Parts: sequence; C-alpha cells; structure tokens
Amino acid sequence: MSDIIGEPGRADAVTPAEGAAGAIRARNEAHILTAAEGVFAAHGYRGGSLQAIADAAELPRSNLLYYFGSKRGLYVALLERTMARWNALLDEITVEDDPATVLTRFIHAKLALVRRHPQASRLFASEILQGAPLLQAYLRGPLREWVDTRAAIFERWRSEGRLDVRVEPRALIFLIWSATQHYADYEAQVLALTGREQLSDADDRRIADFLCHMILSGCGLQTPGT
Amino acid sequence: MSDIIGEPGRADAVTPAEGAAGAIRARNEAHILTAAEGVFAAHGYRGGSLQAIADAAELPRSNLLYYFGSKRGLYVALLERTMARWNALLDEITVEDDPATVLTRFIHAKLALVRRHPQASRLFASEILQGAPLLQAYLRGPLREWVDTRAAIFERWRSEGRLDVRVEPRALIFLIWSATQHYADYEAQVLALTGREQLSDADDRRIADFLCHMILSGCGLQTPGT
DNA sequence: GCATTTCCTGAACAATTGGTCAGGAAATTG
DNA sequence: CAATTTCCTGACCAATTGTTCAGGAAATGC
Repeated sequence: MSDIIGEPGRADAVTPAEGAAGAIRARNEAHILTAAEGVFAAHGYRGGSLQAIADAAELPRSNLLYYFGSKRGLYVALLERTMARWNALLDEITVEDDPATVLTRFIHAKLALVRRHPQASRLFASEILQGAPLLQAYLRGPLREWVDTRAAIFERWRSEGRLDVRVEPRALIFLIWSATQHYADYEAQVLALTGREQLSDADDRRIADFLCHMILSGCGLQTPGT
Repeated sequence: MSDIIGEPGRADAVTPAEGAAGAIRARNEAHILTAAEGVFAAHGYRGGSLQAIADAAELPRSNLLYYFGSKRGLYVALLERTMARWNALLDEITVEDDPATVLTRFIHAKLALVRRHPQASRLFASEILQGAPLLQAYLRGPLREWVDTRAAIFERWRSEGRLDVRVEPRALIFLIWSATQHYADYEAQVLALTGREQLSDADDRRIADFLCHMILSGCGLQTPGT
C-alpha cells in the first residue's frame, strides 16, 4: 500500500569501500538483488518465492530475510535500485537542441538500456501489469514531471514548425518506450517468431535504424548524418 | 512443459444451446475463466491463486477443480480461449490490397481488440514475460506462419516500390503490436502519466490517428481518405 | 589479546498453497 | 416415475509460503 518508491531523499547507501565495514553487506545485498530481479521479472511479486530467489543466489532463505527484513522489503529495495538506474538515464534536453538528434539519441539510449537490462525492464513491466501498486508515487511524481518537461519541448518544436503537427507529444514518448521495451518484455515472442536463439548486435543495429527511421519520418524529420 | 496450445485440432467445444445438457458447465466455465483472466493477468500464473479466482467467481475452490481438474488445466484452458479469440482477428490480406488501407485497418483492429480486452492482453504479456513456457507451440507454429505470410507480402510491396525500402517487415509488425498493446499492458502507467482516470473514446481516436500517421508516413504512405 | 558489532542459519511457526475424495444434491434422461 | 448422469462441496492432505528467533560464527574495533 505504501507507495514510497521514487519520492525524493531516497538516496541509496553509498557502497562502502572494499574491505571496509559493511562491505559484506553491500556485496551480498547486490548478489541477492540480482537473483531477485530474475525471479520477480519472470513470475511477478506474488509468484516469485523467497526460496526460488535463495536458490538462485545460493544462500539460505533466512539470509535474504536477514538483509531485507521481508519479501516486500526485498521487492521494494529491488524496485528502488531499478528506478535509480533508470533515472540516471533521463538526460536533459532543451528547446534549442535539434529534434532529429534528440530523438535519435533518445531511441538509441532507451534501446541500449533495455537490451542491456532486460530483466529490469521485465520487472518494471510486471509491476505495471499489477496496476503499479508500489510505483504510483514514482509514476505520478518524478516520472510524470520528466514526461511533462519533454512534452512541453515537443510542443514548442511543433508550434515552431520543427515537428509535424500531427505528433502528439505524450503519445510519441509512449511509442518510443513501447517499441523499444518490446524487445525486452516480449523477447520470447520475438525470438520464437524470428527463429533466432538470441538477438545479435547486427539485429540490434537494424532494429535501432528501423525505429529511428519510422519515428523521425513520422515527425517529419530527416535522419541526421552520423 | 507440454506446450500444446495453438496446435491444430484444438477446436473448443461448441457452446451447447440454452437449456441443453452441459449448459450449466458452459456457463460456469465461462464465468470461472473470466475470473481467472483477471487474476492471472495481474499476478501471473504462479502468483494467481485458485482461492483468489474462486473469490472473484463467488464459487468454492473445489468447484474450479471440478471443472478444470487442476490449476494448470484452468490456465491452459484460459490461454486457449484467449488465443482462439486472437486468431479470429488475424484477417487475410493479399498483395493486390492497398498497403495504406491494410495498415490502417490493421492498426485500428488491433487497438480496438486490445482496448476491448485489456485483461487478455495482459494475460498474454505475463505468459511471455515468463518465457512463454506454454505458448512456444503457438508462437513457433500458427503465429509464426501468420507473421511470415504478412512479412512476405510487405516484402513484395517493398520490392514494387509501394513501401519504403527502409521498412523491415517483421519489425513493422512488432512495432504495431507493441505500440497498440502498450495501451493495455501499461495502462496503469499511461493513466498515471496523463493524469486520467481512464481513457475516453476521444483519447482512443487520437491515439489511433497518431499511430496511423506515424506508421504510414514511416512506410512512405499517405493516410487514405475515410 | 578482548569486546562488540555484524553476520549467519537451522529449526520451528501459522497460514496458505494446489489437490483428493467421499458423499450427496440437482438435473437430465428414459 | 426411477435411473443415470452431471453437478457440487466440505473436510482433509502434504507441501510450500513468509516470518520469527535463539544461538553461535565471523569480522571488526580497540
């Protein structure tokens, strides 16, 4: 019920230096979080059991409780870590920037992030599927603010004729998100339908180029020279 | 493990006429499946409990077992019903058709489907998030065939200059799927970010228009007159 | 070295899980 | 009507769930 995640002042404890006090804690917590990420991403919060996470982390179940207090505590810590990483990538743009360049960079960054941390993307997806009980504050707070800022800039660009009038700023952001996250969340489907074992770097590049082309031309923009 | 779903010959029992033998079964099964859809969509297969479904259906837990034998049996039946409905919408197209019209219709149909059955879309998403253990046969069989057919047609269009050369047929299909399903799977996020309680018909129309514009212009096509 | 904090875990906890089954009610059939 | 099939469920089962806790090992501080 307490949707605390994403509110300000939640700075993660600074990772203690190697050998210093609390170093063991930092190492083990990270280890457990990684295991939890895989389990919760695949089976959701309710479906993921502490035992399964403990097995993946090769630790006794009680050890997870020792560090995180409860299942919910572990899940919250995991979401916080994920959103913190996410936020680190929400780069700044201004009205002065070139729309085509901004969008291209945005798509590439998001695609790279999602392809590098597919588990994190799936975890996020499963939380949203539940109705985002713990992420309401994050969605309605910092993330919404971020979206509003970008949307305002897109709006400006549009009124200045630098973006096609038919572009809905927020819908554009959703489109980029959905198109990129699809390759993490629906990876199993993509692989099954393309007959691949996994996506190659070449695949990643073709996907990125295709998405950039589609989005840019929908915005009435030319692909900027590399 | 047995990924049977989606293979041919799985015709659902024809719903018996009102009052005929098995009518009770048909009615109750449908009732239970609807309840199960909501629970599994939100919490996944492992996370969804028979008790929760029973509560939603206002039936004793044993009754679900009576009709479906096991939790897995219920889940499989639910996935089968979902995929059957899905398949009913995979309409036919030919090379002779007009690309712009086909794509427009495709987007509208998919968006309407997904907005009308958001639970089904989320159920599907959660199954894929797990790695699609039960849908492998469906994905690699009938769905892949469907995708290959469309992709071949897009390819033809492209070689005839009726589609931009930069369009990757399969990636185009994925783009349409992801962009539309986003409004079901990530509904909680969309609502939180737009500050809405729910999406209106007007929202639906604006979304559809925007997506059609983006996709069509990325394909080098004009929006067809209505 | 000793004292203190941190780390760790096996055993036990009540609650919930999916599943079985006997026994009976309700409906359909002849 | 009686016979038969379908429908239904409460009680019980073993297994698993998240959590508590006592007691001790390991690391750290001095």
